Amino acid sequence: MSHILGVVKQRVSEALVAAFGANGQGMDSAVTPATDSKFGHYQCNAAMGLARVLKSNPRAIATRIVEDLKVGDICEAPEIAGPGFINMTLRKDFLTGRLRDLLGDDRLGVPLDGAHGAAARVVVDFSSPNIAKELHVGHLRSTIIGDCLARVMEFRGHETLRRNHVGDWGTQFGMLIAHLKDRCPEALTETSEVDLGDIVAFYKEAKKRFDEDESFKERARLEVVSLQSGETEAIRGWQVLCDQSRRQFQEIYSLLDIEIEEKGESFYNPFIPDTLEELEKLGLIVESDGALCVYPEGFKNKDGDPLPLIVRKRDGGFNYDTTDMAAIRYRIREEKADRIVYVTDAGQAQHFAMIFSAAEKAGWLGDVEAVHVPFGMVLGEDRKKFKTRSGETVRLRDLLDEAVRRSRAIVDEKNPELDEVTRDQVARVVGIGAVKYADLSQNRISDYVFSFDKMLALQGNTAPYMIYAYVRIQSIARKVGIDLTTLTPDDIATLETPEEVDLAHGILRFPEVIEAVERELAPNRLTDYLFDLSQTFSRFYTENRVAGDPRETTRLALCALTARVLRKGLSLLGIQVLDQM
RNA sequence: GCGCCCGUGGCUCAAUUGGAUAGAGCGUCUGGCUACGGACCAGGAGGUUAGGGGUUCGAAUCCCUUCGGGCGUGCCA
Repeated sequence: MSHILGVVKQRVSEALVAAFGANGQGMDSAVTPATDSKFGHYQCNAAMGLARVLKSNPRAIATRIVEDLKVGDICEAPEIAGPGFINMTLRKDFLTGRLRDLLGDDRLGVPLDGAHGAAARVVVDFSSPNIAKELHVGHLRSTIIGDCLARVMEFRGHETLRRNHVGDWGTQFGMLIAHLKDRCPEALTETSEVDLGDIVAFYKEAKKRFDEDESFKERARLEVVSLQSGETEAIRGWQVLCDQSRRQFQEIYSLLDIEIEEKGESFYNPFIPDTLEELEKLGLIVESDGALCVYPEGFKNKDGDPLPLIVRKRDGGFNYDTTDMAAIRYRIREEKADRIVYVTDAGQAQHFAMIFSAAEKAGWLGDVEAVHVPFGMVLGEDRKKFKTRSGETVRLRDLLDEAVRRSRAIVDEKNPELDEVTRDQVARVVGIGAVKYADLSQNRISDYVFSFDKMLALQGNTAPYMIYAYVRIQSIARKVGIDLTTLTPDDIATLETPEEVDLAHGILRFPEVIEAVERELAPNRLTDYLFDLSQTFSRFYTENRVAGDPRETTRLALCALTARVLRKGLSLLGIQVLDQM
């Protein structure tokens, strides 16, 4: 069953054909949610656009559309307003019927997607930290946004490949392996696991020696050669370093409740020769200053000359242009992706535009949709790149711990009667949820100013506000002594109060919002909706007594559905809910 | 220099992609507790959407231009 917006659009489209024949065929129905609730629930803006084409008066056209508009079963009589807006208000009995359907629908009205075919396969490339370094604030947005988009895709029924394109290959491994051989030679023997401790400190030690000691530098260079030629000891050292890093990454991903599968840069190494050979055969490779280049059209460097993707460096080595070309080819050819989504910072927009253009030129892309999902930087409150007071990059671990610590302090103050274990649980869910929500609720593309105080604020458009709405619903259920999951369609009688009607429509908008999030790859569409729904619920809660009221059962059903939408919506953001806080 | 992105109340942000009188939150001011959890609700004040020009029934949104900021601009990712 399609969502309400879809039904209204369909009806308007039919009316356009009925009113204007062939002229109305394929015309945009121009139906949107009402810009203001005083205009009803949905509005059609088609008449104004048509007026130009048909050289007629927009209000007259609106009248003709309304004459052919068959919506009596879902709306009150449409009204024409202003220059030619057609406003529609949903009937209460229609809303009631839809709510009854939802009570028996565990997908809350959200259909499995048919747009990309029954079983579309989507690659979501996100997070992507570097081995032997650390997840820091620069990885926050990619990780959180990528996870959210992946969750939405999964919910819509796509087979989703969550890919961590970690930086696990490159010249920096020379110095790391050389340092490993000195500091921890036992790591290179086949036996037990070793613990290098803080891998980042290890990296810094190696870097220091590399910068200060010429002979070490030379050894590092030789280790790179060994590694690339597959020499056993070097490979072993590399694996040890990767394992250590992986373990530290996993701690953060667990804390964030994020699943992701690592397929790092090294994974694509075996596919590089074929990739280059194919590009060569296609005549796309040009040698320049000893490097092998592909020149997609339309990109210029600062001298106005064509800008290349360098797929093999002068020294024979490979870089991220190479890997990304091999990776996109692999994802299309081997993994049969229908859609590939790259969640990286906006600064890489040109790079991906070039990769996509080159892949198109090579004939790899075909019907596959490759899309870069850019996002802005995380800024400090001084509007400069977010750093610690001492100028260091902020570690994700520290940031998350701080969020949990602060929310713990708030729980201790607000709800000291909760036991220790519960308060820890609340602190974790609210703290992590607040960090995620603050990020996802921003328009992706703009830079965003990081502030603990604002994200953990207990009011406003924040995670705690929504979780609180959910908690209050659970509290009502406890008060009444009912399991909200046991309500059935028969438990909804009629909708009476304005707050009930608003809440009903809010609940029923969920599917159209999910569709928009998926289409626009814009998580903030979902956060805006959930905030709106929470506010609508709070108004309902204030004005409409549930427990003990004659309308208790219907209202409980509204509460149950609100809770389910909140829980599902928040879970798509990667945020958990609580029964008490 | 060139390319891309951005500029919206004091602050942080929306605006369903060209729709109606530009909406929220924070802060501020006023009101509401016989509490289904006040981490709440109702209301007020606060805007020339950086400036200017254009396109059209209609522009924060599209085009041109000026100013301001960020990022990118061949062997880092």
